[in-house]
Amino acid sequence: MTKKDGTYHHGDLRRALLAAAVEAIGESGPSAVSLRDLARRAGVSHAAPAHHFGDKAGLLTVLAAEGYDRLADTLRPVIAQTGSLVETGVAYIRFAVDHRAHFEVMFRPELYDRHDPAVLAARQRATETLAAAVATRGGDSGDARMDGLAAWSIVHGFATLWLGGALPADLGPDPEAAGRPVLRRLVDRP
Amino acid sequence: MTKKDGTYHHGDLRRALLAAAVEAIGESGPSAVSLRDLARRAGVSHAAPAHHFGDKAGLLTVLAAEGYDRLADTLRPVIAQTGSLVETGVAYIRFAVDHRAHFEVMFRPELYDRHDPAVLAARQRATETLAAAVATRGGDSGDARMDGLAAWSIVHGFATLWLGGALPADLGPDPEAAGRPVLRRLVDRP
DNA sequence: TGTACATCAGTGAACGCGCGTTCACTGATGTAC
DNA sequence: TGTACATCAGTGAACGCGCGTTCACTGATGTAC
Repeated sequence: MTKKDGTYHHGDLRRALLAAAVEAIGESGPSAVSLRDLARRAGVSHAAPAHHFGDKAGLLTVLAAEGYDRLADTLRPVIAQTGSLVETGVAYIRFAVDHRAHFEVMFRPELYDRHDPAVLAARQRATETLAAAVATRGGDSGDARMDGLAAWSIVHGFATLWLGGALPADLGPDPEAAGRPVLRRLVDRP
Repeated sequence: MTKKDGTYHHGDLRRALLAAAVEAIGESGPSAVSLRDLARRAGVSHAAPAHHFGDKAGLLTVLAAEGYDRLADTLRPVIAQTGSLVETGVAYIRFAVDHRAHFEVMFRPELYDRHDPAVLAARQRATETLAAAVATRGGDSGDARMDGLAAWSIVHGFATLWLGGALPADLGPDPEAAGRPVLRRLVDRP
């Protein structure tokens, strides 16, 4: 994460700072990151981050947009290949665990600019992807909108509780395996 | 929230500081609270809070325990009076919205001492209450444990998304009314 | 009822720290000719 | 191929701020006799 020794220009400080942020957020959560710490992690002077992001909110805004984009990218092929709402939900849970830093930032909009165009566009993509997943579900249950909210809620709730360590320990270490039968309670009922 | 003028002893500074914390958390989230700010809000010298709570984690630990206790106290009568899992879930959502500060602290265990005896006891009470709510549900679905996790997930997810402002605006301002039909997707299916 | 003393709650000055922000600067890179 | 210049990325010293923590202190309260 430190820059190549001896060089003056970093090469890709912007990316390095984002990676440092992911690392730092993984250690102590999004509200604990400081630009000075990120500069330290990237091996760069403390004033450098302002160059790229202005302030902390600017950096987290980029992370949020990136997160929504990656979530959409993660879910799309699952829908295409499995056509299963349960498996899409499982992928959502996996995404939250694998990209914890992005996930935590995405759902703490008070930390970034929620009206940033890149964020809006990426969130829109993610929302449409979720809707597409709900649509794959056979059986007309009367109200696709409520179905969508229910699916999103159960999946998001499980992921959040899992990340917070609130769930019983005997569920084991694999969030996919633990989550799948839970999601089936909502989806696979006749 | 300030102490009675002229008096040296506050009267109930401990409670006043907790109330100030709830206020402060409501404004900027749990990780932004500082003991100095709470002292200011309570109209008391900045060194006073340490007297009662030691440090920030100590104060948030008290808030977390209080939160789990109040959650149990909120849900119990609903179960007793309605015997409905949906209504209990709706009460959970209402609790999250009405006691946002407590709720946010409860599910961010990295901010407090999750092994504190009072926290453990209160969380145990809340967990048992949730289990009791699931048990009220008629119809043997095969696995009460998975039913419980599914119910907790959907309710917690809805509450979390609502608090984060992630849900569509046209659901209206009332989380109970918005949440009820969503929860029914899980619970009231034949 | 009064006095002496212990305990407790809150004070306020002092300290060191990490932070964000500013600013004149310098090293590196790219482009025009 | 070489030179001049503009632009950009990152530096490092300086500043003021709010924070947590420490500590000798003082005002208030409760208890023993």
